[in-house]
Amino acid sequence: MTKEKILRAAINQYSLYSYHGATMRNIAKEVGIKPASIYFFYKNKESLFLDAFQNLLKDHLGQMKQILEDVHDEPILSIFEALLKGTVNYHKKHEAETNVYISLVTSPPEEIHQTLLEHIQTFDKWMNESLLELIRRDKPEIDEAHSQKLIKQFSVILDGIFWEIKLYNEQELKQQIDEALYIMKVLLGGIEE
Amino acid sequence: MTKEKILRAAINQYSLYSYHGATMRNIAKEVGIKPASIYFFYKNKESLFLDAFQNLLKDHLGQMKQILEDVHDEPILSIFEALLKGTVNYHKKHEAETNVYISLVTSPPEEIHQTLLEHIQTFDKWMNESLLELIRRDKPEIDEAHSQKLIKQFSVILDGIFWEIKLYNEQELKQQIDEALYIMKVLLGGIEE
Amino acid sequence: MTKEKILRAAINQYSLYSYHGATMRNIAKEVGIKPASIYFFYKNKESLFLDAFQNLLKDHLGQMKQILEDVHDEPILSIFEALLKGTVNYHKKHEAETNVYISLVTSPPEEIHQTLLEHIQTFDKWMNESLLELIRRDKPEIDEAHSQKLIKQFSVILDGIFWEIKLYNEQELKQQIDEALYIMKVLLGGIEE
Amino acid sequence: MTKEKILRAAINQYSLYSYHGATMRNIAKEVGIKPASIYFFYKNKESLFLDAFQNLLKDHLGQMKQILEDVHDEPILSIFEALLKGTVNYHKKHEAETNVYISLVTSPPEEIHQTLLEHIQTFDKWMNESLLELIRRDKPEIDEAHSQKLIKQFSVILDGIFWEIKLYNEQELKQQIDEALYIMKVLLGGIEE
DNA sequence: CATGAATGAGGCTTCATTCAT
DNA sequence: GATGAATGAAGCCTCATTCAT
Repeated sequence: MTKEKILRAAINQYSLYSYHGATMRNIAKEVGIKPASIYFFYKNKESLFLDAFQNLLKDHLGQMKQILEDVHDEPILSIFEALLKGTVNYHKKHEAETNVYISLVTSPPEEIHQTLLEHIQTFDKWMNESLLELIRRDKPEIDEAHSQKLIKQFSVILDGIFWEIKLYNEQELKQQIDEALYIMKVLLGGIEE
Repeated sequence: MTKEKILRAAINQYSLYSYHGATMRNIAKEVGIKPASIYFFYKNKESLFLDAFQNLLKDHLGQMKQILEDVHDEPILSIFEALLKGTVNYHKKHEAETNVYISLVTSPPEEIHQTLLEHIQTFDKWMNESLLELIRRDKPEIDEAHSQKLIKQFSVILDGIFWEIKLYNEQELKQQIDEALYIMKVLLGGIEE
Repeated sequence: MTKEKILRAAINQYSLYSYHGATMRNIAKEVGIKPASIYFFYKNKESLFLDAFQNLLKDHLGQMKQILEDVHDEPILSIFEALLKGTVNYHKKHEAETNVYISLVTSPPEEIHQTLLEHIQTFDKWMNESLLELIRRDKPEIDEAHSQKLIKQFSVILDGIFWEIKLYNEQELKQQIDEALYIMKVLLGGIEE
Repeated sequence: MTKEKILRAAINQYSLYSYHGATMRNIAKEVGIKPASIYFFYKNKESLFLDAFQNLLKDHLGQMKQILEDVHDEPILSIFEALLKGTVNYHKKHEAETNVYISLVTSPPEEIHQTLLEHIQTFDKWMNESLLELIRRDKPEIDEAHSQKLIKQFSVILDGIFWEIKLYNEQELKQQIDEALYIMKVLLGGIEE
């Protein structure tokens, strides 16, 4: 559908050139229509990008939830692994979206600022609650305070891997993920130092 | 000096609005001059930003080296701590520069791509070599393979903290740094699990 | 009927924003249809407005004739009064049409120029002949030359009142009409100075 | 000066095609510059026309005052004559301005509405006070109530002649002015009916 | 050093219009 | 009768840039 194609092209152009560099002309060209046609679907550039951003954030949250759901019944270490690898997979497959997300976090346009904050909060809360429960289920011997610490540690590592997607090539990244998993194993007490 | 003010304004505008959104007019306004005056110092917009980017990367490398130099003689854990906290300090103090750096990494303009890759390589190589030597000096019992692993693990954590600068407020960030340091302590074998 | 609604909306939009500001979109919105639907009734914007203008002029002439017919048998002063008040009434009730008429007179679009000139001539001729006869019938003692003068004088006054519709509020306008009638009375010799 | 030329061209284009039909392109073409250059002098189309309208109203008031000043010492009938003929002269010489003025009165753009009302009030008040004094000076036997009536009557006639500038050709207009003056003479009691 | 004045190119957007449904 | 979807042309405006002063 044209409207969705426009949305995708908008995200792609934004990821390459940011808001002011993502021109209606180039978006239209990418879709294969004329610039004027965009205005049949979107009131203006701003509303197009607002819609694009909201879609983006919604998709991202959905994907992460999907990943967790898929490994819901496995041991906690597998869950950490799935989250790490799932995150990498998702962002590798959605480079444009990822770049847009990063750009939104670093220099949020005024209009999306609030939505973005809410998204981050929702995401954090969801991940925290999910992991808390999963740790408790898999390792009942770990008390909540300790669980909270573990989750924070995992988030540092997940964020590290996330950022390194942009820094390393595939092979290097794999090694980094291995190290990340190793760290989690250690932190879970599975490895004698 | 006017030329430096222009450079700073360029970085600031770029950090807020990216290349196409950073207009000569707004840069001039921020400096307190007229757009035409910028052309006395720079041939055109592109050369202005090339200069700005190169400055930026040079400064960043210099800062990191400085941090390491300041704690050069301390034990390795203190060095990890200094690098983590130094990184956070630097980026908190240079928000605009950090945003530009992130933007360059995610969507590098064609003209800066090569320079950026070289910078990242230089930076990685320098950090790798430095840490390798410092670990050997402080913990001679750790063999090089293990050291390499440790450095990779630290880089995941450093990158995680780096990205979390953008995600968390000051207090939350402090906790994350504490967890990061805790992890490094564990990895260095200093803590019985 | 839709076609008439379109005509009315066209006149209204034209009265507010003139030809270039009267957009097919706004006309359609005022009617409650989509712009494309207008083209079922009218070939294009120009033909729509040509029709609208012609309707407008025809209506105006018809109204004036009606006014005169209604007081046809009364004395000449009553006829002057009826014309003055009828003109004011008509234009107060048809503000949009009046504004369009004024705009056509001051800056006639090329396509309507001829039609407009003919209308004005027809109107003038009709009024002149009508008044000439009515004066002769009511005041046979006035010779034709004098009648012609009286008619010219009345036309100055009628035009003055017409323009003042746009300048004064209702109360002020009433006073002006009274003065206008007073003048006509004097000119008809009915008042000793 | 370029800025003044722009103002004149703006008035001219507005008089021909109204606000939406007066394009920056055509204004620029009339001045002999490129559209972009207008923006060096005016922030946007709206501010250009605001300035143009304000100039227009100021000039008109100034001209009328000048006319009165020039015949200040003559008898009242000569003053009426000067005002009538001066008004006609001015508007014949400034057709564009006159058309704009008429258009502003009939369909005032929101932004100028207030300014316009103030102008009309100022003009009315000035003319009323001026004529009141001049009548008293020239015809001390006329009491103020009568003077007020006379002024109202004159204003009907002046407005009539003003509107007829747009309706009649030069020769016809001259006759209408003669009739107007005749009426004023009668009203001043100078002619036995 | 600095800027007033100017402009070609291109940005976003609206316009009148078409045409298949 | 009506409209969803599309578009070429044109509208307003900003951009980077130039150049004389």
